[in-house]
Amino acid sequence: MTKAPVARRRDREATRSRLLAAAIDEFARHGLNGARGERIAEQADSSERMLYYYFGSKVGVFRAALEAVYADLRDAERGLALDQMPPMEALDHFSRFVWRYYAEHPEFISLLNTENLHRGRHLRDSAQVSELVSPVIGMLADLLNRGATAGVFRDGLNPQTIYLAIASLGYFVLSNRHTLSAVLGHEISACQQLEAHWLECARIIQRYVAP
Amino acid sequence: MTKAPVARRRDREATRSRLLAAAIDEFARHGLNGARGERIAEQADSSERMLYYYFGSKVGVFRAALEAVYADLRDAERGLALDQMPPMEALDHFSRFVWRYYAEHPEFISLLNTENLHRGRHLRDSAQVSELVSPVIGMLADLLNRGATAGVFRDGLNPQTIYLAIASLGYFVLSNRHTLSAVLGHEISACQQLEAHWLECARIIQRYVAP
Amino acid sequence: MTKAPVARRRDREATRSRLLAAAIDEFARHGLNGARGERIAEQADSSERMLYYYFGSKVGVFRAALEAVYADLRDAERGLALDQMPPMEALDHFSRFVWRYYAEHPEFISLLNTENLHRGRHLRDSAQVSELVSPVIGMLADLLNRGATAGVFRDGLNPQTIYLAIASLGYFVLSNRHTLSAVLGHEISACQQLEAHWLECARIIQRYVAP
Amino acid sequence: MTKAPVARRRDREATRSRLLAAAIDEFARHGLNGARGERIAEQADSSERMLYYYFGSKVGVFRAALEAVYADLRDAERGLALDQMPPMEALDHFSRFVWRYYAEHPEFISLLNTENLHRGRHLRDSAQVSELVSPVIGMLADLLNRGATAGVFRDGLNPQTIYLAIASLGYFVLSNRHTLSAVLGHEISACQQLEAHWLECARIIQRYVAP
DNA sequence: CATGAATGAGGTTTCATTCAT
DNA sequence: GATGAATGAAACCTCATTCAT
Repeated sequence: MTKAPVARRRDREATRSRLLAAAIDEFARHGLNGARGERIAEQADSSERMLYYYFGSKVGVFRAALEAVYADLRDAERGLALDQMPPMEALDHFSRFVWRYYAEHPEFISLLNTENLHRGRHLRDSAQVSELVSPVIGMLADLLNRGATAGVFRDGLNPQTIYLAIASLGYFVLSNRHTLSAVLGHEISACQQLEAHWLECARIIQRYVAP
Repeated sequence: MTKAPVARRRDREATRSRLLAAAIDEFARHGLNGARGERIAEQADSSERMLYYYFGSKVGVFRAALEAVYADLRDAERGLALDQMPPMEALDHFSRFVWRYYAEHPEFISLLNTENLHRGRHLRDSAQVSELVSPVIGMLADLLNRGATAGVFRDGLNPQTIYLAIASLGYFVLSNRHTLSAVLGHEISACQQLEAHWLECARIIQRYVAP
Repeated sequence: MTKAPVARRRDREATRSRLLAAAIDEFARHGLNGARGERIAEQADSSERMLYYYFGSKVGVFRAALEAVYADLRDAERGLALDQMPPMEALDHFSRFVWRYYAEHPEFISLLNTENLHRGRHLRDSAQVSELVSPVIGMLADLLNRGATAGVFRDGLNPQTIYLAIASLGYFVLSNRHTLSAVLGHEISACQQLEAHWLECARIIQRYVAP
Repeated sequence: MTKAPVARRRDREATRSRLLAAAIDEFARHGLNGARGERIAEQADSSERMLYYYFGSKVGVFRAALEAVYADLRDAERGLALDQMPPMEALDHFSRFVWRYYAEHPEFISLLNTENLHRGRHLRDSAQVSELVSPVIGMLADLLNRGATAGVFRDGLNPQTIYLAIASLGYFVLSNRHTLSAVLGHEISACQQLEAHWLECARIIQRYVAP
């Protein structure tokens, strides 16, 4: 009358990942303190008890959620193939990738903000921080070298600065979409407006790297 | 051994403003859900009861705190006198003002993030949103015109884009200081590093507006 | 600059009676525990402080309200002139008076119910209970004698029984109007229905007293 | 010196019903606003927390208590077997049943009064109102027909009127026992007095239905 | 392994009242 | 005498978690 071990195993993983997905959503919507185990359990069609069973504590769930969204970003970044394109085009492509990723993953932005509210303590406790270090700084460094050699970029550009600039320009308007729309009186995060904004942001980057 | 709020004079404004200052600090440290009325009362050397007497509810305190930090920014912005300086210098001055304001007012960044987590609902319920609209977009528009006329800026620049770019570049590294330091392995928000970063950000803006 | 004593005196009485009227309404709507001093003060266009000033405590206000509604009933009862009418007509008139009084003074019913919930303790503490003793039992006794002598009523009727029966028949449907309408599926307390009900109740009384 | 709810077995129904019984008692004694969760928990030898676990909120507990007392009445009414007795005897039996039920269930009267103070809102929110509709009106209708056919009752009597009259006569003196004893100067709700009163009330009904 | 029942501790909020001019 | 400011105590309710089978 007991289920076959294999099916159980699958169920186990399936339940865990449904809980994790629900947790990411819940933490993104309500922050760490506002999140409710009850809602996570319900959305995952499981029970609160299981949440503790798999993750130990609320903070444990949050840590897992945070690691998961970082891992997803890293995986997406790994898919970039900047070295196949002309330098300026590659830089544009990279910027677009970052911005679109933020736009399509509001849960990433929200979890990061929440983690910063908590002074990064969960990230610190997390597995290997080294695992989080993204490959993109290296990729950008290569790209900048290639562009400089080709004469389309200035010399002496710092890949970290470029990365921070690109991230900043994409992050700010999405992270602060609600207060900005109250203060500016219109939605900068609306699809059309966003596209126009990105176009101009791309220009900011281009002019910065141009010789 | 004596209780703290003993001989408090019946000074409505003083009590209220001590509570408000303590609330801003508490919400900035812990977010809306993580904030504790008890801690606010204690820090303000008053009682939790007074918090409700003046602000009605926890959300009421948060709304007041949010309005206060916006009002402070607006007041500081009013003190800017960009029209007295050469255009490019004025633009630099403006950028520096914004960035330094963010650096010196981490509570502003935190409250804004918290308000965005809550989808801007408290700002919406707040008195006049129009009161929040800052004068800086107008000031920047004037400055861009002046600079274009003088030939130091390009024509057709959008003041909102410039404002968003400046704000973005300053906000991101401070708001995400803890996750960035975990991921990058060093503190970009440290004083020296920040100065270097701002120098480069100023360059990004300069190159963007240059003809 | 001070007001004339006479005007003050008037104000004083006016404020007190506005507070009392508001209190009767509030206690009738919400009971003793549900009533709020704040709402009483607001409805009386005065302050909560004045409520304590005039009545000492919440229970003091309730006692005053209870005394007031009893006094109003007694005054109304005093206006009855049953001895001017033929006995059966007078009995009908009396029943109608009681029923209409209940219908027109829902606050009386509600305050009585509240006082009974509290086991009559406020009435006990109240001034002279003797002042509450209504003249109607005596009036009814006279009427029953007159009717018996005239041969239109039976001998040996107890005035208290008659009074309780009349009061019961009028009180129940009004006091329980909300639960009755939920259980019976229609509003017995609606004007038309009430009139029909009273007609039948009058008949109950008539048949009871008939020889 | 040991805490009370120590070795309680995990018996869902037992705990729930102890809480419900305690709640009925507490609400009957103090009304909705005057009732204290702490006292309910203590009387049920459980914890306040469990009250919320099973009923969600104070209003939820009240609703459950109200439903329970109605269900008890309905169950008792179902036990009546009026069709086995001669009509007039059956009517007397029914009246006595109602009056005795009220006398033996003061909590029923008190909860009903409380619910009426709150305008019947909890009954409205309650499960099926239809479930509350008692079978007695139908039983009375049958009885009246039987009596009319047998010639011991008048024709054209309305069962609802009879029901309301019986209920009124029983309810009033019990619901208002405390104010009545203050006003009349003696306890009508004392056992002997009550018996005498009921005897006379039975006569009122008999004379009303007699041909 | 899995799960429904249970709960201590503490959070937000309200109440009736008093203080101090 | 009249009033705005203040408040201790306790109410209702929630949170994250553990118990016990």
